[in-house]
Amino acid sequence: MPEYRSDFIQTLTARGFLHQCTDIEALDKRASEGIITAYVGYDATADSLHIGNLVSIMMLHWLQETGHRPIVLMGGGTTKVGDPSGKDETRQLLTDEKIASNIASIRQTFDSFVSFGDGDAEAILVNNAEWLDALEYIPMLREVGRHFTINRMLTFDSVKTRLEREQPLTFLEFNYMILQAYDFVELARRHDCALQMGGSDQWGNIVNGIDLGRRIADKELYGLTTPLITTASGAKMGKTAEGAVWLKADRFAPYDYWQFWRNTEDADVGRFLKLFTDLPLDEIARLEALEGAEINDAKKILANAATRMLHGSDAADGAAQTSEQTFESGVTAEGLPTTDLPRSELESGIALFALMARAGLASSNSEARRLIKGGGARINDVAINAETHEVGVDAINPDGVIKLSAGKKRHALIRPV
RNA sequence: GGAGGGGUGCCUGAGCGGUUAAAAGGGGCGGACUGUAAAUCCGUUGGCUACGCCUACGUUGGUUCGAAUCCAACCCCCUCCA
Repeated sequence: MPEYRSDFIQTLTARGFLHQCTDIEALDKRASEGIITAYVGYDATADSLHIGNLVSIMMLHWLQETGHRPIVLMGGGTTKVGDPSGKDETRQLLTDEKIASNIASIRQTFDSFVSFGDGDAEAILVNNAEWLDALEYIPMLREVGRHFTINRMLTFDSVKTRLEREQPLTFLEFNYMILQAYDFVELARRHDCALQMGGSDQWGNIVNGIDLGRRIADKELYGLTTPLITTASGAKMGKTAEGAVWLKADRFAPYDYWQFWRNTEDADVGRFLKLFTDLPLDEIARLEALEGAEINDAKKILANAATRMLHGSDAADGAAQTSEQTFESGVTAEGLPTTDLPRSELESGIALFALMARAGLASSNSEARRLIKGGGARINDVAINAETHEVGVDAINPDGVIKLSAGKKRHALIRPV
Protein backbone atom coordinates (compact mmCIF):
# COMPACT_ATOMS: atom_id res chain seq x y z
CA MET A 1 0.00 0.00 0.00
CA PRO A 2 1.57 3.30 -1.02
CA GLU A 3 2.08 5.98 1.57
CA TYR A 4 0.20 9.21 1.06
CA ARG A 5 1.16 12.58 2.37
CA SER A 6 -2.26 13.79 3.35
CA ASP A 7 -4.07 12.45 6.37
CA PHE A 8 -7.21 12.39 4.33
CA ILE A 9 -6.10 10.08 1.55
CA GLN A 10 -4.01 8.06 3.95
CA THR A 11 -7.03 7.46 6.16
CA LEU A 12 -9.37 6.59 3.33
CA THR A 13 -6.87 4.16 1.89
CA ALA A 14 -6.10 2.49 5.18
CA ARG A 15 -9.75 2.07 6.07
CA GLY A 16 -10.81 0.62 2.74
CA PHE A 17 -12.86 3.46 1.30
CA LEU A 18 -10.94 3.87 -1.90
CA HIS A 19 -12.09 2.18 -5.06
CA GLN A 20 -11.23 4.55 -7.89
CA CYS A 21 -9.80 8.03 -8.04
CA THR A 22 -9.26 10.25 -11.05
CA ASP A 23 -5.84 11.46 -9.96
CA ILE A 24 -4.83 10.20 -6.56
CA GLU A 25 -1.37 11.79 -6.50
CA ALA A 26 -2.61 15.25 -7.40
CA LEU A 27 -5.47 15.02 -4.96
CA ASP A 28 -3.15 13.83 -2.20
CA LYS A 29 -0.86 16.73 -2.87
CA ARG A 30 -3.65 19.25 -2.68
CA ALA A 31 -5.04 17.71 0.47
CA SER A 32 -1.64 17.88 2.11
CA GLU A 33 -1.16 21.54 1.19
CA GLY A 34 -4.41 23.01 2.34
CA ILE A 35 -8.06 22.60 3.00
CA ILE A 36 -10.04 21.03 0.22
CA THR A 37 -13.78 21.09 -0.14
CA ALA A 38 -15.52 17.90 -1.21
CA TYR A 39 -19.09 16.83 -1.64
CA VAL A 40 -21.37 13.85 -1.83
CA GLY A 41 -24.86 14.13 -3.26
CA TYR A 42 -27.95 12.44 -1.88
CA ASP A 43 -31.27 12.33 -3.63
CA ALA A 44 -34.37 12.75 -1.50
CA THR A 45 -36.34 9.73 -2.63
CA ALA A 46 -37.26 8.64 0.89
CA ASP A 47 -37.44 10.30 4.29
CA SER A 48 -34.43 8.38 5.49
CA LEU A 49 -31.10 7.31 4.11
CA HIS A 50 -30.08 3.69 4.55
CA ILE A 51 -27.02 1.57 5.17
CA GLY A 52 -26.04 1.82 1.53
CA ASN A 53 -25.39 5.51 2.01
CA LEU A 54 -23.35 5.05 5.14
CA VAL A 55 -20.02 4.48 3.40
CA SER A 56 -20.13 7.86 1.77
CA ILE A 57 -21.36 9.50 4.96
CA MET A 58 -18.36 8.06 6.77
CA MET A 59 -16.12 9.49 4.07
CA LEU A 60 -17.51 12.93 4.78
CA HIS A 61 -16.83 12.27 8.44
CA TRP A 62 -13.18 11.44 7.78
CA LEU A 63 -12.86 14.34 5.40
CA GLN A 64 -13.76 16.66 8.21
CA GLU A 65 -11.75 14.75 10.79
CA THR A 66 -8.65 15.19 8.68
CA GLY A 67 -9.19 18.91 8.44
CA HIS A 68 -11.20 19.50 5.30
CA ARG A 69 -14.60 20.85 4.47
CA PRO A 70 -17.55 18.57 3.62
CA ILE A 71 -20.52 19.64 1.56
CA VAL A 72 -23.66 17.59 1.88
CA LEU A 73 -25.58 18.11 -1.33
CA MET A 74 -29.26 17.39 -1.08
CA GLY A 75 -30.69 16.58 -4.48
CA GLY A 76 -33.86 18.59 -4.23
CA GLY A 77 -33.58 19.35 -7.93
CA THR A 78 -32.22 16.07 -9.24
CA THR A 79 -34.81 14.06 -7.33
CA LYS A 80 -37.39 15.65 -9.59
CA VAL A 81 -35.61 14.04 -12.52
CA GLY A 82 -34.76 10.60 -11.17
CA ASP A 83 -31.42 8.82 -11.38
CA PRO A 84 -31.71 5.92 -13.84
CA SER A 85 -28.59 4.20 -12.45
CA GLY A 86 -29.16 0.65 -11.42
CA LYS A 87 -32.88 0.71 -11.97
CA ASP A 88 -34.92 -1.20 -14.45
CA GLU A 89 -37.82 1.12 -14.25
CA THR A 90 -38.45 4.79 -14.15
CA ARG A 91 -38.68 6.00 -10.63
CA GLN A 92 -41.98 7.34 -9.55
CA LEU A 93 -41.93 11.09 -9.46
CA LEU A 94 -42.31 12.74 -6.09
CA THR A 95 -44.13 15.95 -5.38
CA ASP A 96 -42.21 19.04 -4.34
CA GLU A 97 -43.76 18.87 -0.89
CA LYS A 98 -42.66 15.28 -0.41
CA ILE A 99 -39.14 16.09 -1.56
CA ALA A 100 -38.94 19.02 0.83
CA SER A 101 -40.09 16.95 3.79
CA ASN A 102 -37.68 14.15 2.85
CA ILE A 103 -34.79 16.58 2.81
CA ALA A 104 -35.75 17.99 6.18
CA SER A 105 -35.84 14.47 7.57
CA ILE A 106 -32.59 13.29 6.01
CA ARG A 107 -30.48 16.24 7.04
CA GLN A 108 -30.81 15.32 10.71
CA THR A 109 -28.82 12.18 10.09
CA PHE A 110 -25.78 14.15 9.04
CA ASP A 111 -25.59 15.96 12.37
CA SER A 112 -24.34 12.69 13.84
CA PHE A 113 -21.41 12.45 11.46
CA VAL A 114 -20.22 15.92 10.58
CA SER A 115 -20.39 19.27 12.26
CA PHE A 116 -22.05 22.10 10.40
CA GLY A 117 -21.07 25.74 10.71
CA ASP A 118 -19.37 28.71 9.12
CA GLY A 119 -15.74 27.91 9.83
CA ASP A 120 -13.12 26.80 7.31
CA ALA A 121 -13.56 23.12 7.94
CA GLU A 122 -17.20 23.23 8.97
CA ALA A 123 -19.64 21.31 6.87
CA ILE A 124 -22.33 23.00 4.84
CA LEU A 125 -25.53 21.63 3.46
CA VAL A 126 -26.81 22.81 0.12
CA ASN A 127 -29.73 21.89 -2.08
CA ASN A 128 -29.22 21.69 -5.81
CA ALA A 129 -32.76 22.92 -6.34
CA GLU A 130 -31.20 26.33 -5.59
CA TRP A 131 -29.68 26.45 -9.04
CA LEU A 132 -31.39 23.67 -10.97
CA ASP A 133 -34.88 25.07 -10.48
CA ALA A 134 -33.81 28.38 -11.95
CA LEU A 135 -32.13 26.98 -15.05
CA GLU A 136 -33.28 28.29 -18.38
CA TYR A 137 -33.59 25.61 -20.98
CA ILE A 138 -31.96 27.17 -24.03
CA PRO A 139 -29.04 28.80 -22.20
CA MET A 140 -28.51 25.52 -20.36
CA LEU A 141 -28.41 23.57 -23.60
CA ARG A 142 -25.97 26.04 -25.11
CA GLU A 143 -23.65 26.19 -22.14
CA VAL A 144 -23.71 22.61 -20.97
CA GLY A 145 -25.48 20.51 -23.59
CA ARG A 146 -22.90 21.23 -26.27
CA HIS A 147 -20.27 19.42 -24.23
CA PHE A 148 -22.18 16.17 -24.09
CA THR A 149 -22.31 13.96 -27.14
CA ILE A 150 -25.16 11.53 -27.42
CA ASN A 151 -22.59 8.98 -28.57
CA ARG A 152 -20.87 9.10 -25.22
CA MET A 153 -24.01 9.37 -23.13
CA LEU A 154 -25.20 6.14 -24.69
CA THR A 155 -22.11 4.34 -23.47
CA PHE A 156 -22.85 4.96 -19.80
CA ASP A 157 -23.94 1.94 -17.85
CA SER A 158 -27.03 3.57 -16.47
CA VAL A 159 -28.23 4.21 -20.01
CA LYS A 160 -26.79 1.15 -21.65
CA THR A 161 -28.37 -1.40 -19.33
CA ARG A 162 -31.78 0.15 -19.77
CA LEU A 163 -31.45 0.00 -23.52
CA GLU A 164 -30.06 -3.51 -23.49
CA ARG A 165 -32.91 -4.77 -21.37
CA GLU A 166 -35.26 -2.99 -23.69
CA GLN A 167 -36.68 -1.03 -20.80
CA PRO A 168 -37.83 2.49 -21.45
CA LEU A 169 -35.56 5.35 -20.50
CA THR A 170 -37.34 8.66 -20.59
CA PHE A 171 -35.74 11.81 -21.88
CA LEU A 172 -36.26 13.24 -18.41
CA GLU A 173 -34.03 10.61 -16.83
CA PHE A 174 -31.58 10.82 -19.68
CA ASN A 175 -30.81 14.32 -18.45
CA TYR A 176 -29.84 13.20 -14.98
CA MET A 177 -26.16 12.78 -15.75
CA ILE A 178 -25.99 16.24 -17.24
CA LEU A 179 -27.53 17.79 -14.17
CA GLN A 180 -25.22 15.93 -11.84
CA ALA A 181 -22.24 17.07 -13.87
CA TYR A 182 -23.56 20.58 -13.71
CA ASP A 183 -23.98 20.31 -9.94
CA PHE A 184 -20.29 19.65 -9.53
CA VAL A 185 -19.37 22.69 -11.61
CA GLU A 186 -21.84 24.84 -9.73
CA LEU A 187 -20.41 23.74 -6.38
CA ALA A 188 -16.93 24.45 -7.67
CA ARG A 189 -18.00 27.96 -8.61
CA ARG A 190 -19.99 28.70 -5.50
CA HIS A 191 -18.00 26.96 -2.81
CA ASP A 192 -14.66 26.18 -4.41
CA CYS A 193 -15.50 22.51 -4.20
CA ALA A 194 -12.79 20.41 -5.86
CA LEU A 195 -13.78 16.84 -5.18
CA GLN A 196 -16.86 14.73 -5.62
CA MET A 197 -17.13 11.43 -3.81
CA GLY A 198 -19.68 8.67 -4.17
CA GLY A 199 -20.35 5.00 -4.73
CA SER A 200 -18.69 3.16 -7.59
CA ASP A 201 -21.90 3.37 -9.58
CA GLN A 202 -21.43 7.13 -9.64
CA TRP A 203 -18.07 7.03 -11.41
CA GLY A 204 -19.47 7.94 -14.80
CA ASN A 205 -21.48 10.83 -13.44
CA ILE A 206 -18.53 12.12 -11.47
CA VAL A 207 -16.19 12.00 -14.44
CA ASN A 208 -18.73 13.91 -16.49
CA GLY A 209 -18.68 16.65 -13.89
CA ILE A 210 -14.92 16.82 -13.97
CA ASP A 211 -14.86 17.13 -17.75
CA LEU A 212 -17.51 19.78 -17.68
CA GLY A 213 -15.62 21.72 -15.02
CA ARG A 214 -12.53 21.80 -17.15
CA ARG A 215 -14.44 22.93 -20.22
CA ILE A 216 -16.75 25.60 -18.95
CA ALA A 217 -15.25 26.72 -15.66
CA ASP A 218 -11.55 26.10 -16.16
CA LYS A 219 -11.46 24.18 -12.90
CA GLU A 220 -9.29 21.22 -11.99
CA LEU A 221 -11.68 18.81 -10.28
CA TYR A 222 -11.26 15.38 -8.77
CA GLY A 223 -13.40 12.33 -8.29
CA LEU A 224 -13.21 9.45 -5.90
CA THR A 225 -15.43 6.43 -5.46
CA THR A 226 -15.97 3.78 -2.82
CA PRO A 227 -16.28 0.08 -3.51
CA LEU A 228 -19.70 -1.53 -3.48
CA ILE A 229 -19.94 -3.09 -0.05
CA THR A 230 -21.18 -6.66 -0.04
CA THR A 231 -21.05 -9.27 2.69
CA ALA A 232 -18.42 -11.97 2.59
CA SER A 233 -21.00 -14.41 1.28
CA GLY A 234 -21.69 -12.10 -1.61
CA ALA A 235 -25.07 -10.70 -0.66
CA LYS A 236 -25.81 -7.04 -1.06
CA MET A 237 -25.43 -5.50 2.33
CA GLY A 238 -28.28 -4.13 4.34
CA LYS A 239 -31.26 -6.32 3.65
CA THR A 240 -33.15 -7.78 6.56
CA ALA A 241 -36.54 -9.36 7.04
CA GLU A 242 -38.09 -5.93 7.34
CA GLY A 243 -36.37 -4.60 4.24
CA ALA A 244 -33.70 -1.95 4.15
CA VAL A 245 -31.64 -0.96 7.16
CA TRP A 246 -32.66 2.66 7.61
CA LEU A 247 -30.65 5.25 9.41
CA LYS A 248 -33.57 7.07 11.03
CA ALA A 249 -34.59 5.67 14.39
CA ASP A 250 -38.31 5.85 13.67
CA ARG A 251 -37.86 3.53 10.69
CA PHE A 252 -35.31 1.21 12.19
CA ALA A 253 -34.93 1.20 15.96
CA PRO A 254 -31.47 1.60 17.55
CA TYR A 255 -31.85 -1.85 19.09
CA ASP A 256 -32.42 -3.39 15.64
CA TYR A 257 -29.54 -1.36 14.28
CA TRP A 258 -27.28 -2.69 17.02
CA GLN A 259 -28.45 -6.23 16.28
CA PHE A 260 -27.81 -5.72 12.59
CA TRP A 261 -24.14 -5.09 13.29
CA ARG A 262 -23.97 -7.76 15.96
CA ASN A 263 -25.00 -10.31 13.33
CA THR A 264 -22.19 -9.43 10.97
CA GLU A 265 -20.49 -12.42 9.37
CA ASP A 266 -17.12 -13.33 10.86
CA ALA A 267 -15.28 -12.59 7.68
CA ASP A 268 -16.65 -9.06 7.52
CA VAL A 269 -15.87 -7.84 11.01
CA GLY A 270 -12.52 -6.22 10.32
CA ARG A 271 -13.62 -4.59 7.12
CA PHE A 272 -16.78 -3.21 8.70
CA LEU A 273 -14.95 -1.90 11.75
CA LYS A 274 -12.71 0.14 9.47
CA LEU A 275 -15.53 1.41 7.30
CA PHE A 276 -18.32 1.98 9.76
CA THR A 277 -16.70 2.95 13.04
CA ASP A 278 -14.19 5.58 14.08
CA LEU A 279 -12.14 3.21 16.20
CA PRO A 280 -8.38 3.59 15.75
CA LEU A 281 -6.78 1.20 13.29
CA ASP A 282 -4.48 -0.46 15.79
CA GLU A 283 -7.47 -1.30 17.95
CA ILE A 284 -9.23 -2.72 14.93
CA ALA A 285 -6.17 -4.78 14.05
CA ARG A 286 -6.33 -6.35 17.49
CA LEU A 287 -10.04 -7.14 17.19
CA GLU A 288 -9.56 -8.55 13.72
CA ALA A 289 -7.08 -11.05 15.03
CA LEU A 290 -9.64 -12.66 17.32
CA GLU A 291 -10.75 -16.10 16.29
CA GLY A 292 -13.58 -18.52 16.92
CA ALA A 293 -16.14 -17.50 19.48
CA GLU A 294 -13.96 -14.61 20.64
CA ILE A 295 -14.84 -12.76 17.48
CA ASN A 296 -18.22 -12.17 19.09
CA ASP A 297 -16.53 -9.60 21.28
CA ALA A 298 -15.38 -7.79 18.18
CA LYS A 299 -18.92 -7.87 16.84
CA LYS A 300 -20.24 -6.28 20.01
CA ILE A 301 -17.67 -3.54 19.76
CA LEU A 302 -18.63 -3.03 16.14
CA ALA A 303 -22.30 -2.81 17.11
CA ASN A 304 -21.59 -0.41 19.95
CA ALA A 305 -19.40 1.87 17.91
CA ALA A 306 -21.62 1.95 14.86
CA THR A 307 -24.78 2.53 16.90
CA ARG A 308 -23.08 5.22 18.98
CA MET A 309 -22.04 7.13 15.88
CA LEU A 310 -25.53 7.17 14.44
CA HIS A 311 -27.84 7.22 17.45
CA GLY A 312 -25.58 8.41 20.26
CA SER A 313 -24.09 6.80 23.36
CA ASP A 314 -27.31 6.43 25.30
CA ALA A 315 -29.07 4.57 22.53
CA ALA A 316 -26.03 2.38 21.93
CA ASP A 317 -25.71 1.52 25.61
CA GLY A 318 -29.41 0.80 25.84
CA ALA A 319 -29.30 -1.50 22.83
CA ALA A 320 -26.23 -3.26 24.15
CA GLN A 321 -27.87 -3.76 27.52
CA THR A 322 -31.10 -5.05 26.03
CA SER A 323 -29.12 -7.44 23.87
CA GLU A 324 -27.00 -8.64 26.78
CA GLN A 325 -30.05 -9.34 28.91
CA THR A 326 -31.93 -11.03 26.12
CA PHE A 327 -29.22 -13.20 24.66
CA GLU A 328 -26.79 -13.79 27.47
CA SER A 329 -28.39 -13.41 30.88
CA GLY A 330 -31.75 -14.80 29.84
CA VAL A 331 -33.39 -11.95 31.69
CA THR A 332 -36.48 -10.31 30.28
CA ALA A 333 -35.14 -7.06 28.91
CA GLU A 334 -37.22 -3.93 29.16
CA GLY A 335 -35.76 -2.49 26.01
CA LEU A 336 -37.45 -4.95 23.70
CA PRO A 337 -40.27 -3.73 21.47
CA THR A 338 -43.35 -3.58 23.66
CA THR A 339 -47.03 -3.76 22.83
CA ASP A 340 -49.76 -2.79 25.28
CA LEU A 341 -52.69 -5.15 25.69
CA PRO A 342 -55.85 -4.46 27.68
CA ARG A 343 -55.90 -6.70 30.73
CA SER A 344 -59.46 -7.70 30.00
CA GLU A 345 -58.37 -9.43 26.80
CA LEU A 346 -55.91 -11.51 28.75
CA GLU A 347 -58.53 -12.38 31.34
CA SER A 348 -60.78 -13.82 28.67
CA GLY A 349 -57.82 -15.45 26.94
CA ILE A 350 -56.30 -14.67 23.58
CA ALA A 351 -54.99 -17.15 21.03
CA LEU A 352 -51.23 -17.25 20.76
CA PHE A 353 -51.19 -16.73 17.01
CA ALA A 354 -53.29 -13.60 17.34
CA LEU A 355 -51.03 -12.27 20.03
CA MET A 356 -47.91 -12.91 17.96
CA ALA A 357 -49.42 -10.94 15.11
CA ARG A 358 -50.40 -8.12 17.47
CA ALA A 359 -46.88 -7.94 18.81
CA GLY A 360 -45.52 -7.51 15.31
CA LEU A 361 -43.69 -10.81 15.27
CA ALA A 362 -45.75 -11.97 12.29
CA SER A 363 -47.41 -9.92 9.59
CA SER A 364 -50.62 -11.96 9.57
CA ASN A 365 -52.40 -14.49 11.70
CA SER A 366 -51.59 -17.14 9.12
CA GLU A 367 -47.91 -16.37 9.29
CA ALA A 368 -48.07 -16.58 13.06
CA ARG A 369 -49.75 -19.97 12.86
CA ARG A 370 -47.06 -21.26 10.53
CA LEU A 371 -44.41 -19.94 12.84
CA ILE A 372 -45.95 -21.71 15.82
CA LYS A 373 -46.51 -24.95 13.95
CA GLY A 374 -42.92 -24.84 12.77
CA GLY A 375 -41.73 -24.74 16.35
CA GLY A 376 -40.50 -21.17 16.31
CA ALA A 377 -42.72 -19.64 18.97
CA ARG A 378 -42.04 -19.22 22.66
CA ILE A 379 -43.87 -17.64 25.57
CA ASN A 380 -41.51 -16.50 28.31
CA ASP A 381 -38.83 -18.63 26.66
CA VAL A 382 -40.93 -21.78 26.79
CA ALA A 383 -41.59 -23.31 23.38
CA ILE A 384 -45.27 -23.64 22.44
CA ASN A 385 -46.37 -25.44 19.31
CA ALA A 386 -50.12 -25.38 19.66
CA GLU A 387 -51.19 -22.50 17.47
CA THR A 388 -54.47 -21.89 19.25
CA HIS A 389 -52.85 -22.02 22.68
CA GLU A 390 -54.78 -19.62 24.87
CA VAL A 391 -52.70 -16.96 26.53
CA GLY A 392 -54.18 -15.73 29.78
CA VAL A 393 -53.19 -13.75 32.85
CA ASP A 394 -51.18 -16.74 34.10
CA ALA A 395 -48.66 -16.04 31.34
CA ILE A 396 -47.66 -12.77 32.92
CA ASN A 397 -44.17 -13.31 34.28
CA PRO A 398 -42.68 -11.90 37.50
CA ASP A 399 -41.62 -8.78 35.59
CA GLY A 400 -45.26 -8.03 34.88
CA VAL A 401 -45.05 -8.67 31.14
CA ILE A 402 -45.34 -11.54 28.69
CA LYS A 403 -42.29 -12.22 26.58
CA LEU A 404 -43.00 -13.59 23.13
CA SER A 405 -40.33 -14.88 20.80
CA ALA A 406 -40.34 -15.74 17.12
CA GLY A 407 -37.27 -17.76 16.51
CA LYS A 408 -34.13 -17.20 18.49
CA LYS A 409 -33.55 -13.60 17.63
CA ARG A 410 -36.84 -11.78 17.44
CA HIS A 411 -38.48 -10.93 20.73
CA ALA A 412 -41.28 -8.69 21.88
CA LEU A 413 -43.01 -7.90 25.15
CA ILE A 414 -46.72 -7.72 25.86
CA ARG A 415 -47.58 -5.37 28.65
CA PRO A 416 -51.01 -5.69 30.27
CA VAL A 417 -52.66 -2.33 30.88
C1' G B 1 -51.20 2.93 -39.28
C1' G B 2 -50.21 -2.71 -40.47
C1' A B 3 -48.30 -7.79 -38.81
C1' G B 4 -46.70 -10.81 -34.88
C1' G B 5 -45.24 -11.79 -29.47
C1' G B 6 -46.28 -10.94 -24.39
C1' G B 7 -48.51 -9.31 -19.32
C1' U B 8 -48.69 -15.40 -13.73
C1' G B 9 -47.53 -15.27 -6.48
C1' C B 10 -41.81 -10.99 -3.12
C1' C B 11 -38.45 -11.92 -7.80
C1' U B 12 -37.12 -15.11 -12.06
C1' G B 13 -40.14 -18.38 -14.59
C1' A B 14 -43.48 -23.10 -15.94
C1' G B 15 -48.55 -24.10 -16.89
C1' C B 16 -52.24 -23.30 -21.83
C1' G B 17 -60.12 -26.34 -20.07
C1' G B 18 -60.97 -29.82 -14.59
C1' U B 19 -56.63 -33.64 -10.21
C1' U B 20 -53.78 -25.69 -9.98
C1' A B 21 -53.52 -21.63 -4.15
C1' A B 22 -50.83 -22.53 -9.24
C1' A B 23 -44.14 -26.63 -11.23
C1' A B 24 -39.00 -25.19 -10.50
C1' G B 25 -35.25 -21.91 -8.74
C1' G B 26 -34.04 -17.49 -5.95
C1' G B 27 -35.24 -14.67 -1.76
C1' G B 28 -37.80 -14.63 3.10
C1' C B 29 -39.24 -17.06 7.61
C1' G B 30 -38.73 -21.22 11.06
C1' G B 31 -36.05 -25.85 12.83
C1' A B 32 -31.32 -28.84 13.43
C1' C B 33 -25.92 -27.98 13.92
C1' U B 34 -23.12 -23.63 16.11
C1' G B 35 -20.62 -18.77 18.55
C1' U B 36 -26.99 -14.15 18.19
C1' A B 37 -21.40 -16.18 12.39
C1' A B 38 -20.73 -18.82 7.69
C1' A B 39 -21.56 -23.44 5.17
C1' U B 40 -24.88 -27.64 5.24
C1' C B 41 -29.48 -30.33 5.94
C1' C B 42 -34.94 -30.21 6.97
C1' G B 43 -39.66 -27.64 7.03
C1' U B 44 -42.47 -23.54 5.39
C1' U B 45 -43.79 -19.42 2.12
C1' G B 46 -52.14 -15.57 -0.30
C1' G B 47 -55.91 -14.46 3.63
C1' C B 48 -59.48 -15.97 7.34
C1' U B 49 -60.03 -18.50 15.22
C1' A B 50 -59.45 -22.59 9.50
C1' C B 51 -59.95 -30.50 7.96
C1' G B 52 -63.94 -25.56 5.71
C1' C B 53 -64.48 -20.71 3.46
C1' C B 54 -62.76 -16.27 0.77
C1' U B 55 -59.67 -13.82 -2.54
C1' A B 56 -55.87 -14.55 -6.62
C1' C B 57 -52.74 -15.52 -12.80
C1' G B 58 -53.05 -7.00 -16.74
C1' U B 59 -58.70 -4.84 -16.79
C1' U B 60 -63.84 -5.74 -18.00
C1' G B 61 -67.34 -8.82 -19.92
C1' G B 62 -68.60 -13.70 -22.34
C1' U B 63 -68.54 -19.28 -23.59
C1' U B 64 -68.67 -23.68 -20.29
C1' C B 65 -71.22 -28.07 -15.31
C1' G B 66 -66.08 -26.06 -14.69
C1' A B 67 -61.14 -21.05 -17.06
C1' A B 68 -54.69 -18.73 -15.23
C1' U B 69 -55.89 -21.77 -19.49
C1' C B 70 -61.10 -20.64 -24.88
C1' C B 71 -63.66 -15.88 -27.01
C1' A B 72 -64.39 -10.31 -27.20
C1' A B 73 -63.20 -5.44 -25.97
C1' C B 74 -59.88 -2.37 -23.47
C1' C B 75 -55.02 -0.96 -21.05
C1' C B 76 -49.72 -1.60 -20.97
C1' C B 77 -44.96 -3.68 -22.93
C1' C B 78 -41.84 -5.83 -26.87
C1' U B 79 -40.39 -7.14 -32.16
C1' C B 80 -40.82 -6.33 -37.37
C1' C B 81 -43.01 -3.40 -41.42
C1' A B 82 -44.88 1.75 -42.90
